[in-house]
Amino acid sequence: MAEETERAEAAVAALSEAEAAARLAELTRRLDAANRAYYQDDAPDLSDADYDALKREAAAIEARFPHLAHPDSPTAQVGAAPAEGFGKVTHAERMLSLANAFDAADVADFVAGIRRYLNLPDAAPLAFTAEPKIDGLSLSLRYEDGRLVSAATRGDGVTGENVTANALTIKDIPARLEGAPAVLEVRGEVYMRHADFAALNAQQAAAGDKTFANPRNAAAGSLRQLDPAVTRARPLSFFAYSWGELSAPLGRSQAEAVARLAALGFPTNPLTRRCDSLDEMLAHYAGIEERRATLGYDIDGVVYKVDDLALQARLGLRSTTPRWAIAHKFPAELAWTRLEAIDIQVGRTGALSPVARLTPVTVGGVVVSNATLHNEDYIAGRDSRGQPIRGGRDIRVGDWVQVYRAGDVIPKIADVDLSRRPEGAAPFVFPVTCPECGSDAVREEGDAVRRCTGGLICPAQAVEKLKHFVSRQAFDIEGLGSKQVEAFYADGWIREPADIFDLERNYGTGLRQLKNREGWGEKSARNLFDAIAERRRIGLGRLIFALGIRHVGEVAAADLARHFGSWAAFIDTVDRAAQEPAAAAPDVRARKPHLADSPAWSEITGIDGIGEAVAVALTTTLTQDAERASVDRLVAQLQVEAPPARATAGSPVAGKTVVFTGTLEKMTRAEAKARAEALGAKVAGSVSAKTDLLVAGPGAGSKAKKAAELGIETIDEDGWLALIGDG
DNA sequence: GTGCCTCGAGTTCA
DNA sequence: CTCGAGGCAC
Repeated sequence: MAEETERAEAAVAALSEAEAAARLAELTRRLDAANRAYYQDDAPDLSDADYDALKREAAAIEARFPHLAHPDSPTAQVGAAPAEGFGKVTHAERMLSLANAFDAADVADFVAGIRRYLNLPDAAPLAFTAEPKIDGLSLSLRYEDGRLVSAATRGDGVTGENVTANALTIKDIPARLEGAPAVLEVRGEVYMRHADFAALNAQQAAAGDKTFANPRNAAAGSLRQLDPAVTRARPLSFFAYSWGELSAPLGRSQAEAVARLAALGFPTNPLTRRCDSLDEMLAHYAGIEERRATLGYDIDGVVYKVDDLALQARLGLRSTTPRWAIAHKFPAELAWTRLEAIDIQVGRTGALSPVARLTPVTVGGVVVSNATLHNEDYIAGRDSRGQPIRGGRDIRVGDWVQVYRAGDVIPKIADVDLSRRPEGAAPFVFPVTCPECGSDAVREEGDAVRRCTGGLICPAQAVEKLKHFVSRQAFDIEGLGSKQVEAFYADGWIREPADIFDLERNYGTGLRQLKNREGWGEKSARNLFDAIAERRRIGLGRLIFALGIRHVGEVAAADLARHFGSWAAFIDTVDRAAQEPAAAAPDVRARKPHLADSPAWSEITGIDGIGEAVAVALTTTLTQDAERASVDRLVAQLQVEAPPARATAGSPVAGKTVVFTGTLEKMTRAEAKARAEALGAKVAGSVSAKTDLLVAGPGAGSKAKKAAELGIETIDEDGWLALIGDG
């Protein structure tokens, strides 16, 4: 092999850069074709030796001219030995999920909400597309100059897994496109047809391999194979229904764009229709539901999208879902089973959550044996406002209950059969002490959950807090997951976060060593210590989030970090706020607003998105002696890094406070606000000294006057659109 | 005070 | 994925 590599290198050494580039393009084309033939058509058109020779030559060119190497080059991609895992792909445009509608009334609300947002009268035309919602997994295919360069799963919507080699084995997915925009991201669903699923399972069973519970699992399992040769043997299908980044528009409407995707060679769903009214949408839904069993593949509802793409753009996105689309779900599959027991779990905040232990039963292709029961009111047959649910029927141990999987995932109890209730079944008595530590469990006025008051004395709370601390969005320590945390806690090696950073000092050398624990060796112990050491440098936002303070999740922590910039500034302000009389009042709701004017307190509550509940949680938690000592001990071990500036820093209105007033003619107020915020501006309701810009439409009154008095820049709607480049 | 919308905290199974 | 509740605009 070395000899052949040398020969390839020698040939390349004679090439000019331009020649090398041309030769690499040619090699890439031939390798792609060969991969295609091999993986997809299962009909190799090149011998292995020829294939390897081409690949070596391409690799040699890439080695000599590294900037010519394409990240998705076939030398790096298809045909390579299976990787240990999939690479990550950051989507150029986020992959969204959809809001759900469960009945016609929800769909009607959706349509009405869109008319309201766009300020369209009831009589104005508004068309939607309606298409079956395929029950598979979504995939984003990126084409550059007509060539498939990457295929990625949805992941968390921002980054997904790179499954390019596997996608190339799917017959419905073209490797090359003719006449496509230079950049085209096609989004769609990978799924398995019923007939293919049955055949695959028969084959798996015959080979003694495990069979799949349902087509969706089979499709997901097949796409995530590390060896593309395995995926090639799995009969996967694909429907395109959407797109991400584009260098040129696909059309003016959803229907046109999907037709264009079909013309480019992608399968699109034949049951996609354009509907001009709510009635047509619902009729199409009914029609699809009727044909559901005969389609030959699983669907779980119907997706409606606003047809006009200009309107889609105006409607824009909420945090994780577009405003212009909704999934109308079919009723969930139901199954009856017996409730064996009700267990109580204790969460990180001390919340006592009841869990139903069920006689295992198949629901929607999956065996379910646990289901959430939410809280004590839910068991008693009431919602949080005291209104009856399930006709007010309570749930008792021994009852026959009807189970479904909410969103096809989380098992829940829909109903209870009173006629089959066993004689002598007593109403469930919710514990008033913590089942883990025996402390009182109290339910605060207006709160739906009962909480253990044990704090860190409670082993369940302590462990859950530690799990939160090491979780992915917090410290994310490789090799220290929830299993490990439980084991270390049980042995007393880790009782609080700071102990993690003492682990090597305490258990690296000496009598009790990590490497002598069961399942641990020299190498794995070293890896863990290194992973922990790496996290001594930590972002301020991650640190604040990791502390697990009530009401302070990822977003609030990031907001706090961005505002304060350093741990010292943050903790100092919290300390000062805690000493001010306003915070000292035990009941927030009883506090008088005028007391909240003290500077540190209002600095905290003045942060956008941070209110009183968060401020109270911060001040009370972080000034509690034991908790504070633990936090101080932790922070002393860390190098806390300032958060990066906002991603929107480049936009002309980033960081500016904008106020809209008067009548807006080209957009509704909600649109204007959403657009401005997307560009990093803060939108306020009234003009004050902090306002940077007033956008005044016709009929502007007192706000415009006040802005003039304060000397604040004022522009009209067109001026605004020009400023943000939406002229 | 009401009504979004977003966030936080809880949840299952493969 | 869902519920409950916090935060904020109207």
